[in-house]
Amino acid sequence: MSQSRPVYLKLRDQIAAAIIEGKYPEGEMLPSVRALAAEQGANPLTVAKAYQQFQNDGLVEVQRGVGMYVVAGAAGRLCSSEREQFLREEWPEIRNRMERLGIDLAELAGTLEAN
Amino acid sequence: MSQSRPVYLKLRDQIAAAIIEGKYPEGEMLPSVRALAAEQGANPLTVAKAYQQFQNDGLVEVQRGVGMYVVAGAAGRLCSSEREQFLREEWPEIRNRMERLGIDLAELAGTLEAN
DNA sequence: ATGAGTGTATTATGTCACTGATGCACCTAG
DNA sequence: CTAGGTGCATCAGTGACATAATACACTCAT
Repeated sequence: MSQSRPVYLKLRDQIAAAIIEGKYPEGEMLPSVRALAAEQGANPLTVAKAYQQFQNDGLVEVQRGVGMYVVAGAAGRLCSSEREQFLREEWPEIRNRMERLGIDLAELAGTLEAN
Repeated sequence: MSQSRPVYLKLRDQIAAAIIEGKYPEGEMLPSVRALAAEQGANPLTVAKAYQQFQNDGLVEVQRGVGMYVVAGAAGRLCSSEREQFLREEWPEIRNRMERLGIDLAELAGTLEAN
């Protein structure tokens, strides 16, 4: 009940953000499943499950016995696909909910600057 | 994978939207657990679990042997609480994600009209 | 009183996602 | 070849979720 969202999905989002922001540069090796697991206090298998999402999409390249590397263009492709998914699937629901709750876009505009 | 969100939470959201939109007017009786279960193809106990969220918050009044009634001011209170929750918990994450993906508020403004 | 309609409590069962521990296959450095 | 690092496959445990079958307490129209 405490953690509504699965850990491996949280890790996936976190890694995706890191790739897009260039924290894990293209061509570089990702942290090993054991290393990231120790850092995040999770199980290596849980980290591996998060990594698998990316190798299924061809965003990371696996070299068995060596490590997983970010392929060239991964950040761009990842950003594009997530952007499209957001606009197509998530935003409509958010928009409906805002409409129902009487929240205006202008009301949210100010928060964009308040970083 | 098909049902990422529990059924009783989906029902809860659906009922909350119906109350806010006035589909279930204040003072009126909610559909019985058996009736809504039959309509939604769910188990009566699952519907009861969804209803219980509302009686815990004092938004519906239970008359044993009769039914559950929407209390006066339920729509307003529900709208306020959900609005506050949205602004406090959900919007910051959405904002961060939009920033990372390079999505501008102006880009979304047009979709508000396209109902 | 009776019966049909409410919500609710109890117990049991099956499914599935999540997580974890262990061991294996692979590569590289020495 | 050996040692230590990879990723990965297998098996199992845990808990939430949904469903089910009853049974009960209550109210209201009849």
